[in-house]
Amino acid sequence: MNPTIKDVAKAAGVSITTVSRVLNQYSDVNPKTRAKVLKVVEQLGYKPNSVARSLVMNRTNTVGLVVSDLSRSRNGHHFMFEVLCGINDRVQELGYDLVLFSTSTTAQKKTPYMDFVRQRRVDGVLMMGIRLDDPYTHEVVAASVPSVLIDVPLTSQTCSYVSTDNIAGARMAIEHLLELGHSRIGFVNGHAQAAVSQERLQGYRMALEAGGIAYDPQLVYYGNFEQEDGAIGTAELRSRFDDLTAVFFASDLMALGALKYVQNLGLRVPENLSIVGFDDIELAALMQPMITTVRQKRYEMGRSAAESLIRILEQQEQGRGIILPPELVVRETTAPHS
Amino acid sequence: MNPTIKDVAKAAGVSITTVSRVLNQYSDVNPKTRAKVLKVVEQLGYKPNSVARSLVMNRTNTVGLVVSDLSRSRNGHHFMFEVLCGINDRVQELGYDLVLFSTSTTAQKKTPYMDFVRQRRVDGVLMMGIRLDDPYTHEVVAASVPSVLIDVPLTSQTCSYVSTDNIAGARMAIEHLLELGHSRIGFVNGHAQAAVSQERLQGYRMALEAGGIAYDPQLVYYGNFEQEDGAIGTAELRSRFDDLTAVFFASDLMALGALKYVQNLGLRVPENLSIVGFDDIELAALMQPMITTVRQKRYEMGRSAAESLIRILEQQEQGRGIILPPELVVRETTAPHS
DNA sequence: CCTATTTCCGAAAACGTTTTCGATAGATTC
DNA sequence: GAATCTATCGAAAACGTTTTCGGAAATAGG
Repeated sequence: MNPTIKDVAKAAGVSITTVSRVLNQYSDVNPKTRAKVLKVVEQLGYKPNSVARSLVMNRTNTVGLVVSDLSRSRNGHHFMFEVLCGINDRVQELGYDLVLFSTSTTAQKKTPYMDFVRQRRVDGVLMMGIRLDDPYTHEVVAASVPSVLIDVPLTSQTCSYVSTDNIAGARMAIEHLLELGHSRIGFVNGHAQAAVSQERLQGYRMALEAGGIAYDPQLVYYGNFEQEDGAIGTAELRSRFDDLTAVFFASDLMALGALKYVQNLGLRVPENLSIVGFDDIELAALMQPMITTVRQKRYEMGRSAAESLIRILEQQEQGRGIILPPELVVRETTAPHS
Repeated sequence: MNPTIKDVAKAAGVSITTVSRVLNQYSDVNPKTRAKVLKVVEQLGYKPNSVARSLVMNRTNTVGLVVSDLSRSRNGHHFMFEVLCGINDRVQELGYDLVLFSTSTTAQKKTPYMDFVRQRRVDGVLMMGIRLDDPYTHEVVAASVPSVLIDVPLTSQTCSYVSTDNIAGARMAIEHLLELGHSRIGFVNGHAQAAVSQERLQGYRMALEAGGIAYDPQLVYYGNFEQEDGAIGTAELRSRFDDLTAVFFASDLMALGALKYVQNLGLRVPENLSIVGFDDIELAALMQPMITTVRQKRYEMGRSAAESLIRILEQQEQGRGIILPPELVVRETTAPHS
């Protein structure tokens, strides 16, 4: 059906070797024959079969994006979608294809990572949404296949990661609250199996202590990044401390849940409670009041991840950590402590 | 590096033909040798090279998802992400891989559709976010490669589409408004190059006329599905009709933009203006007041699309239209006409 | 025991490329 | 004019599978 290199060779009166040479920009081919071949290629509408090429070159020009529980997490898309866009754009710019896989903790137990990638024949893999205790996490860095992790700070010779500077992000949030005069500041964190949770906790603590306030573990609640966790966490924290005037949330979704919750209680935000979120998802600016938050450059994260992966697999760089700066976006849910 | 079928054959003391046979469930192989081969496969950790298989079988077990302007449209993810999840899940369940492509109207002009798919060697393609006037639209249905379009009602022997019943959806919205006693009902539609816009307009008109109200083109405004279009459209419609009491929007984002806009004007929703959106994106239930809307089964759309595509390419069905029922979700932005 | 039928298995072609190695012819050098 | 060099090209192997075709061994039938 489709013309092959053989058809082109025959029509141009040369060998397939020569056709291959002109298509791959080799220099040792006579300009005249090059022109002739090119003309035939054009006429026949010849397109190289990428499968055949992959087989002989032993690379597919394809990278895999494996995301854990793509469709499970309701919160997922706010964060993931933009990262995905960044990845997709950069991958495409660099001439690769992107194939999407979703996996789950249970699926990971069944199929070892290497089985997975060897069968799929991807040149490299990007991972997102993975937990520290997921089986793949450590298999990935140990494997020889180039990879980059998103929000899991592990590197190896062939494994990069990209993440936001979560420590700085949390510090910015807390310092903002401190400047406003708050001193009893709660923290509704994500689950402990996310690396970002540990980092944000660290930033929370550092900022507090730098402000001369002792760190109190009772002030932090561990949620799961979802909306309801924000409400539950806030309720819990408020029951522990009746002088709570501000809460920092590890996700905008949780901040939003808390906002709705305290508003239902008849409290006013920010007058009675200051709230700071994390991520700067679109929702944050649509709430009433608009949520003060720490912005992550999600699209950039995707681009950087794709870029680094491809540089690794083209042997232009080694695995490294890429940390993007966050940005404090002050909106309407924070006010001076009265 | 990786063991090949040849290694397995040698280690098992059989020919590669036999190995291939046991791996592909052929019946004519002695149970003893089958067991022996299987054991060796296990020991060596042999995984078939899917590229080699693709080459000889002339199919890749891969489907492409091409989406127009993936990262351009800010509104995109609300709708697309869930469809993507549905597609991804179903594709994976059926044993295929999903490769993601984003394209744009300009990119489509450069590369004809068939060039695109022939080079990528996908077995079939799903298209989403494409416009009626995009070059690919008609190339797709004309092509012999199995495909399914999302929200573009065109079919062929090898091309299905899946869509929501937009006529019914719009009717439900308008009937709801009519029941509440509204009679001057505006419609902020999407752009005319979306098939869904035409259908929703038709539903709007049918419901109105069934209610004994003449259709007035002046009551419809064409936006672009984005938030600001909702505000602009509402302003325009209100300037044309000072007795406007309700507006129907072709997307929740536009409804949301309108909601914010009229609230800023000091109007109350739903007391002064009733609003109905479309899609039921997550945002709709988070607004204050919560937006009444027409729900689309996005995840189901994705699943159905994937399912139909694969059935077509496995020759179990022909191209057909798949229309999913919408659902009216009455919330807080609609009230009786006072 | 001889033939006919099954059952089981292997040799080899094929898929469409890239790449190695060498061949040829003309140009250059001395 | 022989030797060397350079530019240009082709034959063939290789990548790892699937599949066709046929052959040998085992079984069945008479």
